Amino acid sequence: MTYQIKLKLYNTLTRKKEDFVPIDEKNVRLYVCGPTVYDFAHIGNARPVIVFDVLSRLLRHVYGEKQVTYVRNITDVDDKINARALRDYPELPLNDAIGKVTQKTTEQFHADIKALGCLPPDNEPRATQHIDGMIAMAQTLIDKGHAYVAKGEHGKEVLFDVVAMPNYGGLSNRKLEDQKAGARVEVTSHKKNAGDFVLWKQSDDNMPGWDASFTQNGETHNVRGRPGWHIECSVMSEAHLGKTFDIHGGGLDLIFPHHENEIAQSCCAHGTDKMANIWMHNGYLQVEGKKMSKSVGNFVTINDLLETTKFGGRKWSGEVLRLAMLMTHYREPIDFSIKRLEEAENNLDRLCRRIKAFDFERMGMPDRAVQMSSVEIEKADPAFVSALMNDMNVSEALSILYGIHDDRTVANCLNLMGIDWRSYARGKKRFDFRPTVENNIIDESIIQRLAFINDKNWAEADRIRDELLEQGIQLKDGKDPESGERTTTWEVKR
RNA sequence: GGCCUCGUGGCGGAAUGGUUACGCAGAGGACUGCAAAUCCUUGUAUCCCAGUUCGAUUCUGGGCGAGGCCUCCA
Repeated sequence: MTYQIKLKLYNTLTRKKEDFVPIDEKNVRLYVCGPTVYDFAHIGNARPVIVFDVLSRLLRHVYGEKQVTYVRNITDVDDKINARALRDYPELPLNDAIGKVTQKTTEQFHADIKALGCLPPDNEPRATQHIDGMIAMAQTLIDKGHAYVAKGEHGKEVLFDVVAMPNYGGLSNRKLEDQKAGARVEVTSHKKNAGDFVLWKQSDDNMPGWDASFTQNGETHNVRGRPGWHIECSVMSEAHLGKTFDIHGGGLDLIFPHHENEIAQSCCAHGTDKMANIWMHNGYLQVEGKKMSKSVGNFVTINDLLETTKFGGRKWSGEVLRLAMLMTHYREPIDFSIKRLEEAENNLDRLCRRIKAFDFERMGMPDRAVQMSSVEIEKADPAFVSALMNDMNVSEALSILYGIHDDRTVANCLNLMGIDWRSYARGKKRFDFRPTVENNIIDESIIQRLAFINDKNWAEADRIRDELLEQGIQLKDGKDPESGERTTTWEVKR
């Protein structure tokens, strides 16, 4: 049976599910807003990374491994980071100082999301590498009459003139008039309109900054400063993907103002009517029904889950966390909980048993596992794939997966979702084995127990089984289909 | 105040203008010396009120409720 499947994606711009038609099938281009690297990433940060990792895998599945360009930036220009850079490394050039400050956090982020099974993007630009481009774009916007230099409280600013863009607010459905009426929009006098936002802002003498100069009406303004929050993504996406690309992704909360302003900057600077054809936004992740925040005290980092026992009194594997995230459709909110992680773990165990991942590892026979993981993803079940093609309906895909018993197909479906079952099977043993329990000891125990069973000495046989169970080893009796003899296997049990 | 989401069984969670998937947990059964695993069977749900319709959980309107954005934020 052939499945004629088109990839459908929900587009925030139109608020509809649309057939995905790439601008260039030979180069499908995806941009996702990445993290600001000033602290450990929390599990909310993990969601878009996982969601768009699945999307990038799906795109590669459809268009080819090399026909997709996935860009996810690192925001390393941030007032908190800058201040620390200046404080801790005053003798270094600014970019180097920032690099020192952000290096550890960036490495941690990479380690975290790798554990979640996320592949590195094709490009991971840093804001500090594109300062010149930001200055140039701000100047272009001034030249085209979409931006102006003004003097604010903290020095000169280059501001985007929202009224000079007719469609401003198109993504978020916000009208400028509404914003004026809005209770919480602060009106500052130097702005032409309350909604005008900063492209570049001057730094005080004691603050870090990059040298820049802007020309407006023949007058030159030297403004040593730093870029505004939104222009980074406009510049970095253009540098790697061009003026118009296929998909721009990020969290729901970025719709306004971040993505709205990106569109304004890019379209006005480039004279285009679209920055990206499809805008995708993942839903929020909550803990205990509330938005995660440090003040509420429900703040959980990826590292907490993987390496500490802060959440649920135990460590969790990255694969379980990934599945726990993917259980819910990407646009729906998730209320993160221990129960959810346990459910994901149960299901992952079941699927791994189906692949016999645990047994292959135990028997020191990784060959078949290696062979299977290298099988390309086109071997995934067509119904499974078609569910994913429908705006990444992972829930439906999973329901199909649970009904599949062929080990290779299960393995390939997991591969397509980026769930590394081999790593999971290994990691589970790594975490759970007491150092005293070696494979040969288990094997000896099993032989002993079988001997007791043959003597119908149930008490001794059960004692051995219970002792192993206490150490996390669960024995399973089976019957050899041909000889009818009892065979005993084991796996790790928590 | 403006703008967005969302409300499905004990829990998680899809789909749909016409017997409400699937998973977890529960119950029963097969297998087993007993377990574990596996397999089979199984109960329970569409927030409320109108409207459109032969028929609404789905579409429309109005409530009620939850969350988010409008300020850095995934």
